[in-house]
Amino acid sequence: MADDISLRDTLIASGLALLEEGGIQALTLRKCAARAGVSHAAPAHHFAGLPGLLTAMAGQAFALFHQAMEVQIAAAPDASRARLLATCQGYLDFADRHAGLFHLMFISAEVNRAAPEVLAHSAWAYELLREACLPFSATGTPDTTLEIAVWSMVHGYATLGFLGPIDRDRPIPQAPGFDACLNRLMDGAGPA
Amino acid sequence: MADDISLRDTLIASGLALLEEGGIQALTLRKCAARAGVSHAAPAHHFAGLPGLLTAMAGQAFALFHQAMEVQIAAAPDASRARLLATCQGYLDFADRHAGLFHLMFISAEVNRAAPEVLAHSAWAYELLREACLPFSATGTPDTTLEIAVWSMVHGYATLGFLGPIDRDRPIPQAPGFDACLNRLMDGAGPA
DNA sequence: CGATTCGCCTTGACAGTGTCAAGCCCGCAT
DNA sequence: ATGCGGGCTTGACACTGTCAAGGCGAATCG
Repeated sequence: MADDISLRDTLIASGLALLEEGGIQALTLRKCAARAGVSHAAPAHHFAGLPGLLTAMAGQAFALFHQAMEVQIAAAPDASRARLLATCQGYLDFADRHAGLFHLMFISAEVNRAAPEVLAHSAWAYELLREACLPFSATGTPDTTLEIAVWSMVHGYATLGFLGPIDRDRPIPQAPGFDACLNRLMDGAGPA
Repeated sequence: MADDISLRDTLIASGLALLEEGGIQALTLRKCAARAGVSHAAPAHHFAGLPGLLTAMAGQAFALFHQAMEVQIAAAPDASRARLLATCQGYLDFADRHAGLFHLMFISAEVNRAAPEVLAHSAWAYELLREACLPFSATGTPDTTLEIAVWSMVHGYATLGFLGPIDRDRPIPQAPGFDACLNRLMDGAGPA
């Protein structure tokens, strides 16, 4: 790695690279240190153990996450419904393409999701969803029920998706796309 | 443990007990063997390594899962909407009360969810959801889009719920109950 | 009835993990 | 010039899952 960037950042980058390449299984403190070219105990001087490293990595991952969502939103047609769908699609694309990061962000038990570095970026991502939901609120004020409903649905769809359907053959002949599910939720609510 | 039941079943029971008591962190092949009163290598004669044990445990966990859902469904008023809500409520209650088992069933990467023992019980659970959705299908035939939408929402709600909201303070003043989210999804669809 | 085979379990070892305690080395301040 | 302290290495520890070798008893077969 480059020499003028701190070892701390190098370790985070190494961890993210391992995660992308080999999934959550391949991510190890020692491998991470080896990839960064330092000894196995070096990370302890920059992070509070493995949870500390994972938390820092999750912060970076959430940054990439809301960035990916913003790209999708910017490319969407200028309509409320399309923007909401694009927001969700960004969510799903990220989960699909970066399963390791997604696992780290939402599933791994060792990440301290209350740490400021992850809170900042995750709150930003939620804000994107909230904004996309806003046009569908009757009163004009944020409708938390709708937000949670959409968020739960997209998150559940993503999670179950990369698990694969519970029974691949029988009960689900072919899973519907998320847009169909979203339409079902939004039918008769707000503008097009 | 009792002596007349096989060591295989004893190991599964020990694993489930560890999972319930200490979460996924506390579950270890060696602790599992110790709790069953055998040596650390004994499980290898009954399961294909740790994944094999986890898979067998997941089968049992799914059995408890659909059993918990059936209890809720049986206690529900005799109305389509109430039955669907009860089905979801059973799902959520189980996720809340047995976080360790839930993690094992839906999240743990080492479980072979295609194994017949887990497929049987998980397909049964999905069947409960499908039946609860059936009255809301326009054509009378199963509506997979609706099923996946409901399933995604309840699963996402459960997953995000026991992780805690991403930002506990700011964006979500207080999370709405799942019934409100479900109502939003089902509004104007099918019978009461 | 005795010998053998086979299933189940134990013991011991191995590589790999995260974490902690010492020590070393280089740059910086006094 | 001399002390000092941050940043890294080395080494060790307690764990983990997995594999090989051996032992013990019960059932089977000659």
